[in-house]
Amino acid sequence: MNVKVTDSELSILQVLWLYGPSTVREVHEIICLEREVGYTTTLKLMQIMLEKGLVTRDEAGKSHRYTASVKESAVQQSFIGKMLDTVFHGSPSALVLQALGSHETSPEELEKIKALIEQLEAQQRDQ
Amino acid sequence: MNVKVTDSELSILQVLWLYGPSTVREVHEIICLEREVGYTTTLKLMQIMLEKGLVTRDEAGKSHRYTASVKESAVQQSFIGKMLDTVFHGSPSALVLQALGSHETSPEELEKIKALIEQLEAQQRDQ
DNA sequence: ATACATCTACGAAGCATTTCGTAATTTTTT
DNA sequence: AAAAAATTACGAAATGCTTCGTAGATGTAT
Repeated sequence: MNVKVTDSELSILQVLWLYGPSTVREVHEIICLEREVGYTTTLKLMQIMLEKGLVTRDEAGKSHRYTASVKESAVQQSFIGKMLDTVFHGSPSALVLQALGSHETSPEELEKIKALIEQLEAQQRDQ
Repeated sequence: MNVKVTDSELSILQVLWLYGPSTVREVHEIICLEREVGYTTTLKLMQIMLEKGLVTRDEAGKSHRYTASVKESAVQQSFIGKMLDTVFHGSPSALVLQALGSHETSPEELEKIKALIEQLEAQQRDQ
């Protein structure tokens, strides 16, 4: 249920989510744009992620091609769930208030959120 | 700016935020309600937190009395900021949509959030 | 004052994550 | 086919967090 992902595993998943199935080399190139790191480090991490079931790989062809086996939204939810438990006393609204109150949010984004709230309220009325 | 706090440091801060300035013994009692752990473990953690500046302590009297030196809201913000960077592509609305979409939120809480959004929109108009 | 309990300081072991070097294998180039 | 380049597997060191045992200091009770 709850997907556990370390920081560096997350940065690899980010690449896989964004670019789709990729080789170690490809993932490594992207990660190196932000942070100096050895090739075998990325390789080893991806091998560990394979053991843990966070990714799968296709071994046909010259180099292995890795695919994320967890959805980004599942990881997002898992992170939110943990934050709710550990720093927001289980209150989603407290989390939302902090998120909106302290980080710049564009008018368009505010509209999107308002729309979602209307929708949730409509759902609650229907039940 | 960005407060870094580990999991066990967080559980200690939780106690200090909730109960106010406390001794190691007091913090330890509370933590043990949830999780078996040695007294000196809690002690050591709080000493490390002192070095890091996460807490201060009053050394008068029989046992030291520790006080959180970071505000809960600062830690909350720091956590949200990290999540925004690492799993929500910097989009607060994406975070909010996930939080509201996947966790039960009462009508009252939805109202509070709506009120905040109105307020933010008013602010944006004024500028 | 002596014994007992409590508290602090601190070193070090245990654990998970991250890092990389080396060796073996496979692919590509000459 | 031999040399060079790229890839994989894997062991182990480095790091950071957590845990606890031991020793010494401080306070409390007999």
